[in-house]
Amino acid sequence: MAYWLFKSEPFKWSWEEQKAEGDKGAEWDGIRNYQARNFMRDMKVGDKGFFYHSNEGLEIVGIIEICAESHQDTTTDDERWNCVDVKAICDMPNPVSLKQVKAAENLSEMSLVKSMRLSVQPVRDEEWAIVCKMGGLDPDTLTPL
DNA sequence: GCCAACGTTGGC
DNA sequence: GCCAACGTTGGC
Repeated sequence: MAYWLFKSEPFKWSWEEQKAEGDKGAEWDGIRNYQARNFMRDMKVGDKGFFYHSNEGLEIVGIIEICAESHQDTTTDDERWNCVDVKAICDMPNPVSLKQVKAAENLSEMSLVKSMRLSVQPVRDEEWAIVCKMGGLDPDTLTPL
């Protein structure tokens, strides 16, 4: 299973809105960047991801799961653009801020730090575990520590 | 609101 | 295929 990180500006698509979609999930649409799209094409149902609030909040607020593989982005007819569907799994008991990620020595290679502008990005297994623990979650069971 | 980083576009 | 111009993202 692979891990990912999804950025969203809370005033466009917030964690609260994502949670309101429940288990049916929602399209992660509107991505118009090839790199981000390619990562979505690599995603498999069951992969997990962090939900990050950019611009405002600047923190990882929850965990999502891929619930539909890459398909046409319904917000455009342009066949170049695909997206996956994601559903909310749980809150981060303690949201992990960008500041904390930057301050953590063992997270200095994270895309969140290195590829600031990439809105969909891969997360390494070890990074997943570190961030989960920082947020108060067991990385395997995704239950509060 | 500013501005640096960086992806995309289009002329040559 | 290069590169300047331009637009967008996102932290501060």
